[in-house]
Amino acid sequence: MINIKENEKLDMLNHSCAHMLAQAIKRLYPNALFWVGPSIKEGFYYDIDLKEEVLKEEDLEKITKEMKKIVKEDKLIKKEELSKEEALAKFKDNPYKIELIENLAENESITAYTQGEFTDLCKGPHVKSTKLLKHFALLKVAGAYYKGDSNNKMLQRIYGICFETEEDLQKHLQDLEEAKKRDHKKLGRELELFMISEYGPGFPFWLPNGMKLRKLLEDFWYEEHEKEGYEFIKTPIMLNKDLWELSGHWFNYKENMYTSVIDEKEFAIKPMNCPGGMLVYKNKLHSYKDLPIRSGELGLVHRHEASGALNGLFRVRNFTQDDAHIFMREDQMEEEILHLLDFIDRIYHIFNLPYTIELSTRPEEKYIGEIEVWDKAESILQSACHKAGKECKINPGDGAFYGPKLDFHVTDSLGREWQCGTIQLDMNLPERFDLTYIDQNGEKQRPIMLHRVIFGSVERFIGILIEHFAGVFPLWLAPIQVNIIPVNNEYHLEYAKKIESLLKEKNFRVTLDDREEKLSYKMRESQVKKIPYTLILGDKEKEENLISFRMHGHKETHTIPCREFINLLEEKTANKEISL
RNA sequence: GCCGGAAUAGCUCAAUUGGUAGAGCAACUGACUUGUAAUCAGUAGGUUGUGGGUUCAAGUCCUAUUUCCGGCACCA
Repeated sequence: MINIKENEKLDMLNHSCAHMLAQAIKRLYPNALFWVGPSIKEGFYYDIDLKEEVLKEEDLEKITKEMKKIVKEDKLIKKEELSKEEALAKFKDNPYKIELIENLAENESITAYTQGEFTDLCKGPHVKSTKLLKHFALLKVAGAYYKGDSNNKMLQRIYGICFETEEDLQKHLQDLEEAKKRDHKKLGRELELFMISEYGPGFPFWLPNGMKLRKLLEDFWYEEHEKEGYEFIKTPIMLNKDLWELSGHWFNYKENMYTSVIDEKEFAIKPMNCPGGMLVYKNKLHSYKDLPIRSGELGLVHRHEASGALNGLFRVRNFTQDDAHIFMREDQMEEEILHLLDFIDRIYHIFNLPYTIELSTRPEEKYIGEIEVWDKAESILQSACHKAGKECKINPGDGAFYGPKLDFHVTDSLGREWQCGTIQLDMNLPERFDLTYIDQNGEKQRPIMLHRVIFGSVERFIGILIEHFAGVFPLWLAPIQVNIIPVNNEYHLEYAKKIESLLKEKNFRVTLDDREEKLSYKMRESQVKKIPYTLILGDKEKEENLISFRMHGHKETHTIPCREFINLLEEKTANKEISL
């Protein structure tokens, strides 16, 4: 997908198209009041107050028609500078624009753009004429809070996109279609990976195939962390409320926590793993020589997410964080973060997921600890990034309440971005839990602590992988790696079984399709199930101890000695190769 | 949570203005014995998400509710 923010021309095109949308709306709905209509990363939108009217998806058609008319009318788009008084007079009928004007800084110039009968308050720039806005599409209608604040009323928002050429537009629409085909909710059902019952909204069930995939991913996670010097723990899902008060979660996160009463004492189900991790750290005395301690936990957390936020595996109410808490001395901080940046880089590379990093700083209101401590933590994260040669965008005020963080946004094969990893420096919790280690002088010192995840949530990461790979997983992750089809059960089943057990001995995940069906019927099913390798075994193969295989999505068949095939699989698996 | 839409067989979808709920695939049974994406025939499968209501009659209209989808807000 094309990121229009990187392209000023497209940015302008989309911004102008937003105006043209407003013009069409004004013609069709004379009472409409307009708020703002910017170009965004992917297209544009306009927020509109339609009073009594309610826009529906099917109305987009007639609005599109009207817009096409405006394109044909070839309206010149003219800029005009206004004084504040002139502007207030011009937009006197629209309280939204009045508010915008009132809020402009004294020295800021006020400009309006006019195309035919329609004038909009706008900084610009815009294209010269509406005839340049030919290749657009309106995509969806939605609700959006006025000023993005959920305390305000909702306006109606129309999303659209505009391109320079018809080819670009069609390409974009095709990309959207492709994304639909890859939808992990659809593939999750078709490939029998997971399900969500209406008895448990936001609480996914893992089906046998999904469970295989999940276990492979988790085993991989343990192995890689083992290599990086991590130790592993598992902390309880439910803990006494007193702990959550101590950690600060009760004050800061209560609305999202599930609670229960046990023996008349209040308990809460963990929404995060850290307090449990703190208790494990405190379970014994630590020497400065022991640090850093890297303590990993695939921890199941529960959060009461708003019902409207739920979305397949992308947003659920219970999920497994691939969490780790790292406890270290102050002098180890930078090295440890550099080490982590390197580790994360290696992991994403295996999934062929490029990424960008953002530094989120102290929130305006909800935070614990001292400002100076925050500032210091933020600068360490930033400098580590620079030393690692990574760019790092600042995201002001978006930190967790307990510390600043580096967020990792991966880009999938369709160019969509997902926030996965995060490194959160926490100079607050160690204080609250009074964590210590003994330094070389025998004195107690406060360790520095860091939370981090790489997948983010195992559930969501799997959702991303499903869409990223379009359900065709790399060999090492595929729930079923090889499907064997004997040409004729009567003559070839025995040989097929022999190959099956040979592969199983090597720990490959194999199925043998011995149903009494046509080869082409079974081949189709093997392809539909997106199994990486389908073997066809008949006379030719049996006589010379060969196997013939076809890779998912490929038409041709390769015939090679059995030994060679096993070597091929072993190599691809060991290297975690993505291509089949 | 908010705005809008949707919910019919395991899946994908039909069902004129309210008038006997159907099809394909999947499942099951049988025949066919097959060399690379669907062999043929038959059988079974439903209180149309749930609860109320209007009506002689409701999948269809009204109402409440649940869940899902597209967004917003929130967020891993």
